[in-house]
Amino acid sequence: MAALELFGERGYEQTTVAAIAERAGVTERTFFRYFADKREVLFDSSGGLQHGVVAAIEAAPDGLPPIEVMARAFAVAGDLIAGDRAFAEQRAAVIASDASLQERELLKLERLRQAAVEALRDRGVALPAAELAAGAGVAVFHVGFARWLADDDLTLAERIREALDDLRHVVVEH
Amino acid sequence: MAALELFGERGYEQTTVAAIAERAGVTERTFFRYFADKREVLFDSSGGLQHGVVAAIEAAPDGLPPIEVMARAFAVAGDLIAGDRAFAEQRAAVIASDASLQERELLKLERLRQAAVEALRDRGVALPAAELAAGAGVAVFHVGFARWLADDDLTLAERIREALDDLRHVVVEH
DNA sequence: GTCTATAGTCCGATAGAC
DNA sequence: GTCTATCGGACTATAGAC
Repeated sequence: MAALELFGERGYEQTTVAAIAERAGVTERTFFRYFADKREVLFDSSGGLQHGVVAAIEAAPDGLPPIEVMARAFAVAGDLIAGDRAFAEQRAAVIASDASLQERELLKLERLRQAAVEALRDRGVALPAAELAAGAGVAVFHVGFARWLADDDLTLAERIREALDDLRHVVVEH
Repeated sequence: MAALELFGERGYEQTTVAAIAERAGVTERTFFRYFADKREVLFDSSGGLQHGVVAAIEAAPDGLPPIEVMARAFAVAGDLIAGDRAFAEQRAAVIASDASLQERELLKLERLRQAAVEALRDRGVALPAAELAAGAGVAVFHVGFARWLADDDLTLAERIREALDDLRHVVVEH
């Protein structure tokens, strides 16, 4: 993608929308037709990730504890991302360099959490449990994803499982 | 505060920085000296909340499990907010009305989480545990705060404790 | 305190697909 | 003809530079 190249060359802030549009061979106006704003080029505008997570929650077997449902959902979602590791690394580096991009990423995760709460409730999970399970699931995914990017000795799915085990140890009373 | 009044009257997006500055009796330029951007007027620019959380983590007795340290820290932080409930309600309503304000709030919580990780590590907590404990603590604070705003039968501290108990039930294996 | 660049919106015009 | 995608230009507000 033209935008990611330019962000790598000049940095995110120093790259104007006009420059991105020019490299992509369209006008500024057309850029804004495809992306609501400049930040959105780095995120999955189609909502494919969210859709995959919701579908996985719906498809999980009845009676599975909510936190296990979440673990499966994020393992599935991870496969959507893990396929293109080089892209994920470049993208993560750019996001780490700019606070407004971090804001957008956090908002996407929050929307993912909200969608997960809805999907769990549709399975009959009560509200407090659904909220906390979705919150824990997203946090575990976030931590697991960061670890996988930093060190790929394990797969993304394994990193997510590892983070969930860590959370269990931390939260359990001693 | 002038900004909160105007946001309530016209809505956040429809309120220009010029209008806020005018009502406050200063120039636009002065506004941007005090606040990095328009959104920042609704957040604690002085970092008092973060400072309080870090201080509470440092002050916790030795040997306390990390998640209990976090619970205490957020009970303390909550007291800083809970004092002015009417303000908290107005502020929450404005933030709920605008996506860019939600982004900023999530970033503040993420910075709080990062500061908590550092403070836990300074106490000698290992990295995976520190990250997950801080993450769980912030999530529990977020959920507890939302519940307290929606229904004040219980105090904020009680709501936070309640959310932590819910998290334990959700995460524990059945 | 002024001056300017950039993000993002609105309206209308144009060109190609079917 | 209609529908959709692109474009052009003017416009406002934020935010940073001088």
